[in-house]
Amino acid sequence: MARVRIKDVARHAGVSEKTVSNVINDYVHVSDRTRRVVQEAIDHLGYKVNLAGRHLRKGRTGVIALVVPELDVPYFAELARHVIREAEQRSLTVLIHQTGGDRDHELAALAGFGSTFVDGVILSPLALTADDLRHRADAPPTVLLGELLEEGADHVAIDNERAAREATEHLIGLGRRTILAVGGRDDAGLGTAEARTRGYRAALAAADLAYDPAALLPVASFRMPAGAEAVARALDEGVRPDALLCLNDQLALGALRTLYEYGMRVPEDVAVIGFDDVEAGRFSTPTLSTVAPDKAAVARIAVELLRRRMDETGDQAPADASPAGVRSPQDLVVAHRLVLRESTEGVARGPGPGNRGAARGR
Amino acid sequence: MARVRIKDVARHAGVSEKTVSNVINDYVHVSDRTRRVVQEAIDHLGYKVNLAGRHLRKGRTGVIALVVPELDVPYFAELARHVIREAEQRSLTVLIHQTGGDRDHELAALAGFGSTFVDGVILSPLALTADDLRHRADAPPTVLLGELLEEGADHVAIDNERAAREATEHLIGLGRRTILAVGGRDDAGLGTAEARTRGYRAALAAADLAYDPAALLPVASFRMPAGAEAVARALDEGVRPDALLCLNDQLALGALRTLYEYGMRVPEDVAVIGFDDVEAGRFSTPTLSTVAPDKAAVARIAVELLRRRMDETGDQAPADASPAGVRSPQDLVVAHRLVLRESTEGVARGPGPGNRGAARGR
DNA sequence: CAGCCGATGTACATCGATGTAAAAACGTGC
DNA sequence: GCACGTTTTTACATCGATGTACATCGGCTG
Repeated sequence: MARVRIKDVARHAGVSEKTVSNVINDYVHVSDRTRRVVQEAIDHLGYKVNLAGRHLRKGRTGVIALVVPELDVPYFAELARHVIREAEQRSLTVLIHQTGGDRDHELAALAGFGSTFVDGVILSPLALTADDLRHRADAPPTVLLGELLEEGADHVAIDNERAAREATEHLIGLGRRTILAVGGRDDAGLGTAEARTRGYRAALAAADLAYDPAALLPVASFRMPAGAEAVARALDEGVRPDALLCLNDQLALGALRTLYEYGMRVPEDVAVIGFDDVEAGRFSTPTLSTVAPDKAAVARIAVELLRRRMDETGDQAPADASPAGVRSPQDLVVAHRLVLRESTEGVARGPGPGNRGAARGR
Repeated sequence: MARVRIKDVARHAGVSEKTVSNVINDYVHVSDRTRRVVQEAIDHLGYKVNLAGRHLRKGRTGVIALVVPELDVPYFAELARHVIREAEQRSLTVLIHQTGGDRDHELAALAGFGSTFVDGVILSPLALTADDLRHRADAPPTVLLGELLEEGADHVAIDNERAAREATEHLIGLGRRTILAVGGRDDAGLGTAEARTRGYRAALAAADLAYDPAALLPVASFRMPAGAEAVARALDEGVRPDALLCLNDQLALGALRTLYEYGMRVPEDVAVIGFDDVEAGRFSTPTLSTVAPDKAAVARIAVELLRRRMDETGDQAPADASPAGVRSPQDLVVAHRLVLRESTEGVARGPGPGNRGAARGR
C-alpha cells in the first residue's frame, strides 16, 4: 500500500535512481541486462511513475483543456468526444471546462486558469472580443474553435459564411421566399452567428430577395427551448415564413416543435434547416436537414495544431528552419457539406413501412 | 515572462519563503502588516502558485475523474455538466474519461489510471463485474453511479427497479397489455438495465400479465439508432405492441422514429415511455414521457460522497468517532419521478396553437 | 600496451511549495 | 526588569523524478 518510489526500485534492482529513470524513459544507452533487471524490479514492486514529480521536473503536465460554453449541447458533447479521442492518441489528457458563454470564464481559460496546470487550451468562445485576444499575456498555447477571424491565435472552423449561404440558397432553390434566420444577429461581430448571418444575407441579396432585419430572430441561448420560443414569438406576431434557417440544430429542433404545435407542416408549409448534424436530427420527425461540419476533422486538426504549438514553446530556442522563432497564427478551414433530409426535401411522409429506407436519412 | 516563484516574492517582500506560503494558504498567525506587504509583492510580480510543486508536496491534485461510457449520450453530458458545477464549488477540477463501455477502460479508471494523477473517481460502469470491484487494490476513492449493488464502493442511483415498475404500471393502467422492454436483458446481473428489467417484470407479474422473454428487445448500445433498429426488427417479425418501455430516452426517441415510419400513432396505437428526462424528449413529436432522475442530486451527492472519502484517506489516522477507521460503503438512493407527456398521455394532437401551453410539458 | 572512444552508469543538484521544529519577537503579570 | 506564554517568522528538509556533469568500463587502434 505504501507508495513505491523510484528509489525503492533502484535499491531493489541494485542500480542508481537515474538508471531506473532511464529505463522508464526509454533512454537508448541502457544495456539489455540492466534494462531487464530494472523492469523486473518495477513489475515486482508494482511501481507507478508519480506524475507530480515528473511534472515539477519537466514543466509539462500532458493535460490540455477543452473549453466550451455548455457540455450538454450535443454539438459540444460530440466534439468533446472526438477531442478526447484525438488527445488520447497523443498521450494527452483532456480537461473539460464550461464557461456558460461567460466572458470572464473565457478569459480565465485564455490565461490557462491562472496556473501552470494545463499545457494548452482549445477554446470555443462565445463572448470574447478581438481585444481580449490581443491583450492576453502569459497565456499557454491556444487554439480557437469557431469563427473568430482575428489574428493572434490558431483557429479552426468551417467556412461558416459560405455554409450559411449555401444552405440559404438551397431554401431559395426550393422556391421559398420568406426565410427567417433563427438565432441570427446583425452586428458585424466576430462570432460564428455573425458569420452565418452574413452568409444568409449574401444569399438573399444574390437572389434579389429583400432583407428585413425583423427576419433575424434573436435567441437567448442556442438550445431547443430558445428556438421554440423565438419561432413562437414570430408566429404570434403574425409572421408567416415558408422557411427557417436555424443557426444550429438545437434551435431547429425547437423550431420543429413549435411549428408542429401551430399546425404548420414541415417541409410543405415551412422548410427547416440547421447546422451541426447532431444525432437527434437524424431521428426527429421530420428528420432535419443540416450543414454537417466534419467534426472529427475539427477535433483532429485542433489537437494537432495545439500539440505543435506546445512543442514550439517547449523548445526554448527553436534553432530550426523557422527564423522568427514562433510560427504565425494559422487559420484552418474544415470541410462541411449540406445534408438534406425530410425537413427540406418534401419526401413523402406518413403511414406505411414503404418509405423506411429512404426516410432514415444519411 | 520568466516564471515567478515563491522565492522571488519572498525576496521582493523581504520575508521568508514560508511566510509567503503562509499568506497564500491563509495561515492564521500572520500579522496584518506582513500579509499586506506580501500580498502587494504577489500582485506586483503577478505570482501564480505552481500546482506541480504543491501537488508534489501535498500529494493531492484537486482533480477528480468522471468516467462515463460516452459523453455524447445526452444523459451523461447533462450529468457531467452538473458534476463539473458541483466540483467547482468545492475547488475540485473534473477530468472526463470515456470508456466506450469497455471493461478494460473501466478497470483502468478504477485503478486511478495507473498514476497518482487523480484524487478520486466517479465511475458510471457498464461492463464491470462484482469481482472487478472486489479485487481492486491501490485504488483511489471511488463513487459508482447507477445500479451496481455490490459491497465495496460508495454508490449513488435512483431506485431503478421501482422506477421501472412504476413506469410499467402506468402503461398497464392505460390499458396496454403488450408491452415490450426496449433494451431489456434478463440475466440477473448487476447493471442498471437488469434492475429496470426486473421492475418491468415485477409490474407484469403484479398485473397477472404473461411475461414473454421475446418482449425484451436487446440493443447493441443505448443510443437512438439502436432503439430504432430494435423496434423495427420486432415489428418486422410481426410483433404488435401497444406500449414500449424503453430503458432510456435515446432508445425511446429512436423508437418514436421507427413507429412513425411504420405508420403507428403514438400514443393512440403505441404508448412510449423512457428513462432520463433528457432535453430532447421535451421537444420531440410527440413529447416523451419519461422517468426523471434528479440529476442535480445525483451529481451533488456523488461529488460530496467522494470528497468525504478523499478526506478520509488523507487523514491517515481518523481519530473521529468512527472506530474502524474507514466508513463502510454507502448506498444512496436519489429521488425520481414519472414525467408524463404526449407519448403516453393521449393529449389532443394536431393543428392549432390551442394546446401549446399544455403540450410544452414540464 | 598506452591512449582514446563510445557506451553505461552514478552522484548530486534541481524543479516549487510546504511541513517541522525551533528561533525571534512580543506581551503580560508580578 | 524578569520569567514565561503567545504570536510571528524563519531555516531547512522534503515530496519524486530527471538533467547535468562526470566516473567507469570495455573494446579497439596504432
